[in-house]
Amino acid sequence: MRRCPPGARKGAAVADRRTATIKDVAAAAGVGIATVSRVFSGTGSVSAGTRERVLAAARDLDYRPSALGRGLKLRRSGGIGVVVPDVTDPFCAELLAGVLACARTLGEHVIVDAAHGDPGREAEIVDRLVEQRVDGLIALPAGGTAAWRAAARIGASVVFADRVPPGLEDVPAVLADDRAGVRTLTEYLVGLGHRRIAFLGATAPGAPGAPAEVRESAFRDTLRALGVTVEEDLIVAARPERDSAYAAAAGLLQRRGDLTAVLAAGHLPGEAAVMVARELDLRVPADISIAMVDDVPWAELCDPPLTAIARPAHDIGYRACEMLLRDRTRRTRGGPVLLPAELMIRGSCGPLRTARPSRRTTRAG
Amino acid sequence: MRRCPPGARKGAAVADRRTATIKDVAAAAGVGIATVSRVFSGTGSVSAGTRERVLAAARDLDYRPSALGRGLKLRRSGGIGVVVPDVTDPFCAELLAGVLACARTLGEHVIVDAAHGDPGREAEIVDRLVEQRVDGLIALPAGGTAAWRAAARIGASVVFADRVPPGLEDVPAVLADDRAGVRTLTEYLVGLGHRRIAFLGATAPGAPGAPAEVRESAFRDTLRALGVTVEEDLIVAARPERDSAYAAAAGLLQRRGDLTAVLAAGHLPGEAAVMVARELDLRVPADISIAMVDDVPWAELCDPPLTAIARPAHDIGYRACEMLLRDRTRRTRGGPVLLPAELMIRGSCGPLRTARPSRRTTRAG
DNA sequence: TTGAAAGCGCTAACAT
DNA sequence: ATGTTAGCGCTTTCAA
Repeated sequence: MRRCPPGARKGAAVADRRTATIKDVAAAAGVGIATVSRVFSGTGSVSAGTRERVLAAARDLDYRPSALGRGLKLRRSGGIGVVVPDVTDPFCAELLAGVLACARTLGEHVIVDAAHGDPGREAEIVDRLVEQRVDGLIALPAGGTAAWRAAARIGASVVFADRVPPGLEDVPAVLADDRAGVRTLTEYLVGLGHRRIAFLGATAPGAPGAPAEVRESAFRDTLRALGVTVEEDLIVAARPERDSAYAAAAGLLQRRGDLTAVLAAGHLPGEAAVMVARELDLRVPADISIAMVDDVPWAELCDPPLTAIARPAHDIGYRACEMLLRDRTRRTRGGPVLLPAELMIRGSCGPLRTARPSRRTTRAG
Repeated sequence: MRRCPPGARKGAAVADRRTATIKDVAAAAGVGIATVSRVFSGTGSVSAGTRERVLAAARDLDYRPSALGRGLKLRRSGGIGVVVPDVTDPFCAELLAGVLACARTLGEHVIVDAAHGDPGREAEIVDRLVEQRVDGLIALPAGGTAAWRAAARIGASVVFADRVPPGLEDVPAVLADDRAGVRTLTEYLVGLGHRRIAFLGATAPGAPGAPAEVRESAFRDTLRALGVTVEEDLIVAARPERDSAYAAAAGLLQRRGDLTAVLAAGHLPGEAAVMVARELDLRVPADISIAMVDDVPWAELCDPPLTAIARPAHDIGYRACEMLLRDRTRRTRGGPVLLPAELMIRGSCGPLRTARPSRRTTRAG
């Protein structure tokens, strides 16, 4: 797709040079390369006339300054890296959108990759990002810790979002206030009269420090504070996958036909709870109340709409980026930044109905 | 976060050099820099012994080759750019995931940004990407055309995904076979007995070439082919935003209480149709059948689950990336790659019920 | 097999 | 205000 008029003679001074460089522009404008650099980097001062000539020459040659050259000189790429478990997860996607919004205002580009919960892959990604000489890293870390220790050792600055791996509490982070969110939600459920409340966790086994763990302990603590007995049997965990969440939900609801409410610790378990309840012909909220952490778009589409805790994914991403790029000087003082989560009360939770009609324990046909 | 033992004397030969370079490694290993380069780039040949020494030295110094240096020399960054309207859109996110999957296998990183339907912003993004010297561009283009003409002129190779701007049909592209998908869905609806079928479009005004336009014409053509009268009044369009889609759906359903089915041209209008139907107390599918293009996760969560056309977003992304990086030689021969879309029949569409009970035309309280 | 040297495109002193 | 020059970290002939 080269500009090459039909009549162009080949071998002529067609200047088929790959891409115009600063040198070409300088020559064309009859100035030194430093001047061209000044014009494009905004540094120093150039007379209006010269600037015009340079700009004209550049336009003429379709010149685009090379970030590679500049980056090499400046020893930074002008981009940041974002590592998430999965870009198709609504929370991650929203978080990423927040980062993009902030990065844009700061003129940085964003390199993304998904680790899919694999610490090895995560480490690999971080390595590549370091090779790219990103100005910083924003991560929604998987289980591992190695990648981040390595990154820190190399001198890369990282900010954690949504969760921080155990032992890395000194690394800057911006999180949702899950503890408060779950507390509020639990109080709401208990206030509605519920006592046998199930907790459908999303904790990946061996992933301490994850938000899910915080949520579970918040759930337990709140129950205790409210004087409600914590039944271990009602607290189950699933891996962050549809199948696992579904299996956990099905097992739970079938095993404990007496529970009256389910608090899903994420949108995946929430989805599972809704599906399973429907398959068991459980009416929501008449037979069972359902609420979840993470207010994804479909929560409002559900019938009835699902009560959920809205965690500010976009803000988390934005703040993390800001913290990474603007406040790079100051370290984490006073621990991680905690952003408030909001309880969105919709129709999926109702008051406890005493004397509930007997329920079948077999699955609906 | 520098390694600096408590007892380290300052000013000593602590070698606080920013980051180890190839030169440092060469010195430490007692070899020339070319050798180190060979070891890390896999080029040329190095004796096993030397290789070991180099690797050891590198490990010792936490050396990471600089993609900046390499990129400058190679005149390419080893990354590709992805431009989508919105990373939080499920379709875009899935597409992006596909690109990431492919890019990973090819050892490329991915820079992503969202244009939010703004051609100006899109052009800006493309410009930055070109400055980064990306090896190529994958775009789910907004309305504009300028950005891509410019990119082509500069010599950047781009592959369109999901839609191709008018006049740029010669640019490689990989699309979902929307025409076939909508045809199938329309036939399905007509086969169910429906005649007054509404089409809730997602076409942004002035965005010809967009999939939405293809869908609309496919809808019309199929209806005609089936001998069903095309009622212009039943074909409405909305901008790709929740509000707009909702407004369009509400207007449509209230204005035409006699329609029996809605074909939403995207997940946003689909969502809107579901919400509006619920607010109007319309039972699905008894009172109204609803189907949509794009099989997002919530389609199965709906009650009843929504019949939809599953477009292979992940594959589209993967193929686009493959086409960009592997088949860069061959141009678009035979037009864009068309990937099949699949009709997922669920419970939201039912046979036309003659003698439907009268319906209110006012909104539910 | 290995090293020396010449840039890749740019910025930042330093000199005019 | 503008030109000269010396690299930034790497790959790649070209010799040895």
